[in-house]
Amino acid sequence: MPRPNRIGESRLSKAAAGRLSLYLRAIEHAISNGQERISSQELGQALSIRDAQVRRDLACLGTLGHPGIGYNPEKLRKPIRRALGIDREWPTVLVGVGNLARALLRYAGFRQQGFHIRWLFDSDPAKAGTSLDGVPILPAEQMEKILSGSGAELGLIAVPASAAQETADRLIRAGVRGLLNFAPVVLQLPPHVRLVSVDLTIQLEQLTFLLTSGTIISD
Amino acid sequence: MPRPNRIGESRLSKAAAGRLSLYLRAIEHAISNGQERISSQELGQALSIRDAQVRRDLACLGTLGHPGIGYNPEKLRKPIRRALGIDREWPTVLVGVGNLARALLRYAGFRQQGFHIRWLFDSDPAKAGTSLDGVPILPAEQMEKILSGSGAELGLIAVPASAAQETADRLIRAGVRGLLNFAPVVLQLPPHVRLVSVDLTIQLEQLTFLLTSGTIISD
DNA sequence: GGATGTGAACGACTTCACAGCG
DNA sequence: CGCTGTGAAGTCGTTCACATCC
Repeated sequence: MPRPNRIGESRLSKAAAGRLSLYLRAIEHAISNGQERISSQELGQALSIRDAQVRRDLACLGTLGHPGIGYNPEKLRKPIRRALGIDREWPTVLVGVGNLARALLRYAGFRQQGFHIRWLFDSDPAKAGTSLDGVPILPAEQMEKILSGSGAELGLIAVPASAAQETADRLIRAGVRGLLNFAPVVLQLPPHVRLVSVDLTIQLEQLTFLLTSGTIISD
Repeated sequence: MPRPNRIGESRLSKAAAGRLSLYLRAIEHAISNGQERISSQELGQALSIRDAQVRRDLACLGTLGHPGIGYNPEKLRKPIRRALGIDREWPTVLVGVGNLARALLRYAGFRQQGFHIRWLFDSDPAKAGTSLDGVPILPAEQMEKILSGSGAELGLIAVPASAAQETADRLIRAGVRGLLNFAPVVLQLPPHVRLVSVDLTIQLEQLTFLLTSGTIISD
């Protein structure tokens, strides 16, 4: 008995979530171009994957496409943003005010997508008291005190490797639930905290690996 | 007929290569602690994966472990570095001298692992002519001319999104074979060029996705 | 015709479980 | 005994292929 139109709605894999971000870009690009429809094939081409993959990913969000037509970019935007959790603001705290922090603060994409960096912390007393791009720099020793009850949810760790674990511990005590870590360290965290790590050395080593090992053929 | 000790040597997956970088850190840490042996279980604990996974990854590099004993960190170091392609120097060029570039240049891990940033380029004429951390900043318009025959192999793209594709094209014309791209753009490249992208917005969206969707249970 | 959504096949990665060595 | 290396099993993600609908 084939239940005809039972909605799929299977769960998104982590890999699929990464692709959603890319679909979103392509879609927003299409919207600003005034495009009223876009096919799985077009989307797939934009990120060098097959159309079937695109359809499967998007099917997880509901029945959004129209057979014979394609997808309406406008109609796609909201469900993708919801699935990624960027349909709301995330009060964000950034620890470690160095060059990376400056780059992150000024990175246009962040504010635009709902990531408001509201607090800056640094352990250097010379920096605490000054401000950067209008955000005051606060002393790291008072992190828990200042942040408790503040509603901070996301923490960006841009401190040296030696201070990363301690910074993470403090942020967590202050109630932060999600960490984006730039320090080249494997952090130990309680199970309720979510972590994404961006380790530049690993990315570069990934590249040299591809050049060394994958040179054989592949595309 | 079970050939008894035929060496495994299967090929490394991309995911495995990422883990090798992490094993390498743990191993170097162990070495500097004077540890003379380390088990797959210890290594696995360090990065929250199972011991069987560690053994399979390491088995790709040859027969390096000793049953009943474990692995000798010193003996592991070289094969891992070789597999990752970091047993030699990679002449590297960095384009786009902003805050991110400054962070990358000063990032201790890079030089230490054989990534020497030898050239800096920027399209801003005010910057060209000056230097940063002892590396002169060169005018982006002359990239091909200056780099041709220079032996540059890796290119780091730290320019705004709007200039990323053009920068990639130029670097490739100048003979660069591997790109690490920080701009939030999907680059179109010829098949012989290898690419790793670090897209900060995507990483943050990955995090909010985990917090939104994965809050259910999981660890 | 043209494009979606999806069962089924396929492939890749992970985990189990155990033989075999020290 | 402890721990590696590895077939076999299991799990997850991708691709194929086609029924279905505009």
